[in-house]
Amino acid sequence: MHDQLSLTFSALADPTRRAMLAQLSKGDANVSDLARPFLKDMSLPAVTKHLKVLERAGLVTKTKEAQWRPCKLNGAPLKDATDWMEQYRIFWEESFDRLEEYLKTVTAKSKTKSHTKSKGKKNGRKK
Amino acid sequence: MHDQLSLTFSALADPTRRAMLAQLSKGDANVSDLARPFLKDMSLPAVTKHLKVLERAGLVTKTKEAQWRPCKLNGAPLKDATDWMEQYRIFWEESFDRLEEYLKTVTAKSKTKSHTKSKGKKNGRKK
DNA sequence: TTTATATTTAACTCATTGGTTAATTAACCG
DNA sequence: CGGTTAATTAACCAATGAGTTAAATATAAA
Repeated sequence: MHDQLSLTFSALADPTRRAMLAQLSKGDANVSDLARPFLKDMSLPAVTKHLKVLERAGLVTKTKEAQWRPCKLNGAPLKDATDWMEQYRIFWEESFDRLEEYLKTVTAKSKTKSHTKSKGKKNGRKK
Repeated sequence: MHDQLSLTFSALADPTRRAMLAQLSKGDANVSDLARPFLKDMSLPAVTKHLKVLERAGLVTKTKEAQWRPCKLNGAPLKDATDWMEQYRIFWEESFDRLEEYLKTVTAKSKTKSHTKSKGKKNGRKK
């Protein structure tokens, strides 16, 4: 998929790429600097490819400096990603379990909609 | 890759799956409820597969209720993902541009290390 | 016991990903 | 110019991802 959020998340879905971002967070670096920690595990072209994924996602910008290609971390896409995640914060916060139970009983009483779960006989809201 | 963070991010790197999470955030739902909005675009087995990706990432838990499979959103993995992103917050916050400029001039003056970029003739920290 | 509903599994296709090695481009340096 | 360093491109390959249709399984209901 081509939407920005998908590009961002899939760029982040690789430990090598996350490590590259971590390195860039400590300062700009050109490609071979950036590659150095990984050259035991993979070739330079592999690093170039990872870098290209990060660029496509807008997480890294590469400029020109003689034969070097200084890279810079760009955090903007991460903001959109965290913004998206924020809407789920309630689902991982401490109080959630109790809150959820509360909401479930409330909706069960007020409406007859019964949100799927109910233990016993009830269908899952068919048609 | 098999680490949890990669599993989480790659599960999120698809708009269909994000939409499913959005739906689940409004309440538990069984598979066909969850599939309904997507059946114009894809088959039911496709949905099952997406769901399995979300389960593998721990974002959804599926239980048994007669022939139905009620699904529930589990936010825990999202917490780890946002925690990871938090460390980059400074890279997308307003003040960053000025701060970065400041840091750059500081390091350029104190040390002779020259963080790669400098416009003119300078190599990118070689060896 | 048959039938209907809900969901999964199997088997297959096609595109993308992540890696490789070898060759190529680009810029500097003596 | 010729050599060296930095980085990319090309051509290839195996594994994975996202989808399909058809068949199988599980439970309820008539």
